[in-house]
Amino acid sequence: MPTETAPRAFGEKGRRDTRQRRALRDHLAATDAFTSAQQVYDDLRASGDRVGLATVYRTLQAMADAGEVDTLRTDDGETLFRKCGPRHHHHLVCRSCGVTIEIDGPSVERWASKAADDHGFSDVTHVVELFGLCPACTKAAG
Amino acid sequence: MPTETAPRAFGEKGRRDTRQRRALRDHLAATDAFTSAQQVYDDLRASGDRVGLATVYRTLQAMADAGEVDTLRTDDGETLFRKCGPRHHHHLVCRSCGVTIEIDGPSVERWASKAADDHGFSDVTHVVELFGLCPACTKAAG
DNA sequence: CCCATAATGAGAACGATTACCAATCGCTGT
DNA sequence: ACAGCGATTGGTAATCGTTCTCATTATGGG
Repeated sequence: MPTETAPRAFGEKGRRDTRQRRALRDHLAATDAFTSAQQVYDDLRASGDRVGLATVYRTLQAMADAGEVDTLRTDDGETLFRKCGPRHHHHLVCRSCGVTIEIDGPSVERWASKAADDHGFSDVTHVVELFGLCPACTKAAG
Repeated sequence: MPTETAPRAFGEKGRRDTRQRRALRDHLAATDAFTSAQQVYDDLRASGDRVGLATVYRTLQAMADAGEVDTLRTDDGETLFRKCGPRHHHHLVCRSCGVTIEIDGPSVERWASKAADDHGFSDVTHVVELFGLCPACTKAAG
C-alpha cells in the first residue's frame, strides 16, 4: 500500500517540478490581477518561456483544484485566474485593469449562513465578488 | 421623427408579439428553477412548440438585457435563465434541482458599498449567489 | 545511469453561443 | 380585408474558450 508519497510544491495533481510549472508559478506570483489562460500563455511566450497552451490550461486547472489560485468567470465566458491566499476571502476586482484586492467579510458569511438556514437549505456555499474601477482607472476614466 | 412607439410586453429588444416569444414567456413563467437555453429549447419542443434554437438564445438574451430574467453561469460554462422580480435581489439556488429562492440582503449591500469605499473603488457592482441543497433534495440525498 | 511513467504540446474535437441571411410573419395604414 | 415594410425567425456555418488525444519528451527514484 502506497504510504502517501511526500506532498510536493504543487497540489495533488502536480507531482513533478517541471520547467513549465515553474514558469507558470513565477508568472502568477508576479501579478495581482486576474488573468485569462490565453493571456498567461501570451505573456509566457513574450518573456521567452516556451509552454504549450494545453499545459497552461491543465496546470492552471490543477492549481485551482489544489486551491492555489482563485478563479472567476467573465461575462463573456472566459475563466480568469489569480494567485490567492489560503484563508477564505472574496475579491474586489477592477473591471478595467483586473487589479484585485482580497477582502473578507464576516458579516456576509453570517448573512449567507442565516439565509440558508431560514429556507432549510444544506451544504451551502456562496459566491461573492465585487467589481468596480480601482483608484487609478477611476482617475484615468475621468 | 418617430415619437417613441408604445412600449410593448417585452423589453426594448422584443417589439413584436410572436408565437415563439409567447411560448418562451409562458414557459419561463411556469418554473422557479434556473434553466439553460438548451433545456428550454428541449422543453418547448417536447410540449409541441416549434421554436428554433437561435430564437431561444436570442430571446432569452433580450429578456436578460431587459431585466425580465436573471442569468447565472454554471461551473461548466452554461448560462442559466430564470424569471425574476423587479427589485434588486440575490438567489439561493439548489445545485441539484435548480429550484431558486429570491432573497435580499441589506447588510450585504452595505458591506459591499463600504468595502468599495475603503479601497477607493468607484462604480461598484456585486455578484452574490448562494448554492446548496433545497429541503427536498437534502432529504433525497439521505 | 536507467527506466517507468508523469508531463508536454500540436492539433483535433467539443460544446455553448453567435453570426448569416433568405424566407416569414406581425403590424400599421389604407 | 389587403398590401408593404421591416422586424423576426431558423437552419446552418462560424466562433471561441477549453478539453481531449496520443506520440514524444523529460523528471526523479532506485
